[in-house]
Amino acid sequence: MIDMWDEEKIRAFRATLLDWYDEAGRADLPWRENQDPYRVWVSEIMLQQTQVQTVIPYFNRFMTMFPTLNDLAAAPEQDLLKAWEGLGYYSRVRNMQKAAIQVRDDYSGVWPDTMAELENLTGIGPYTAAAIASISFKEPVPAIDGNAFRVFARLFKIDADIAQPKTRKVFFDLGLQLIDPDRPGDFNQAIMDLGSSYMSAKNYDSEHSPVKQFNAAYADGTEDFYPVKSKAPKPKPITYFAVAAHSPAGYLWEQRPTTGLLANFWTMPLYALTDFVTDPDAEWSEDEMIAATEKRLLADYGITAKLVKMGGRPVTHVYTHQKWTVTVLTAEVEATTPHRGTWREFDALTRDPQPKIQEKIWKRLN
DNA sequence: GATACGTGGTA
DNA sequence: TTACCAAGTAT
Repeated sequence: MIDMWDEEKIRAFRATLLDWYDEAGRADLPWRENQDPYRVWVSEIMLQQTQVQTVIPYFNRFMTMFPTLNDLAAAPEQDLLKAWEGLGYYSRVRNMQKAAIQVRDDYSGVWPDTMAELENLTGIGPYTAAAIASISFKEPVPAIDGNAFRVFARLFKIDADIAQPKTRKVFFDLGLQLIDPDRPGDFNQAIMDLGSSYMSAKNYDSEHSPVKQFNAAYADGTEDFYPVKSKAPKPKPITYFAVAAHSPAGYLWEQRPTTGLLANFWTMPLYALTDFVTDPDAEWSEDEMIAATEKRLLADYGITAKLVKMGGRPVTHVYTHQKWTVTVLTAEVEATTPHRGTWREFDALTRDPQPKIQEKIWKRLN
């Protein structure tokens, strides 16, 4: 159970927090220039699972490329993916376009102004809905993100596992009581600024925190235990072969499927070991693997190639749930029209949205 | 409710 | 190198 504060303590906490925010909050962040819901929305989506420092240049570029909701709604998907390239979690930007179209068509271009309505837009969950509603429309609803989980967990010594979805309600209900009804947006942003500075996950400095006198975990030296969060499973190892097939017309180049990991991004042909091996206990030599890849390249693309393994270690890349180890195979081939994909010169293909793993493969080739 | 979904930074 | 963190959402 939470040892809830009385009204006097809650008022003192709000005043202390907001005084600090007014004095030391990061007012210089580009999305804090004003409270326009479009700007707030773009920034909040970009900031999901992504650090502020990473987001800043992407945000500025995005607002230049797509200055209004209508620009975003009408943009070609490839332009959106290119603008998002390197940020990760690419469904975020596809969902943004869906939401932009919803606002344009279902709401006549006028943003809904409540958390409940905002949650109905694609890609906007409880956190983002509360952030926009509080910042742009002054609705007193708490934005429960990783910072709020951590800050509240320490202040009140909350033992609930924040990895469990049902735990959100505990923190949301607490936040509803704490949030300043006069300055809900500033309150939420102050909690986030606090959570990324004095009350960060690592190297926190509770001793100098503006709210240290409210911090129950600091009081008894148990901050290390909060928040309680169960461990995520380890990424599953997957072995790939990448085929760098070069012809007089350029590289063999292909767009990934429209769903799943890196949907609609462009890469050279990639084969997972499991594409070849049905028997998990089978032991294949490298030469056999290369021969199998050549066979599949002919069947899938109609390309005849004598593949050569690149020297050096394989290229690796870690996703949230997968760890890829990619062996790069190269070949100089004829420019016969492929069954799938296309030939593309290097300068042209750099204009296509590419995932980080493909960039690593290019570096290995150069 | 567990899992999928990217990338960069830090210890 | 491994592990974990960083302003979550959809299915």
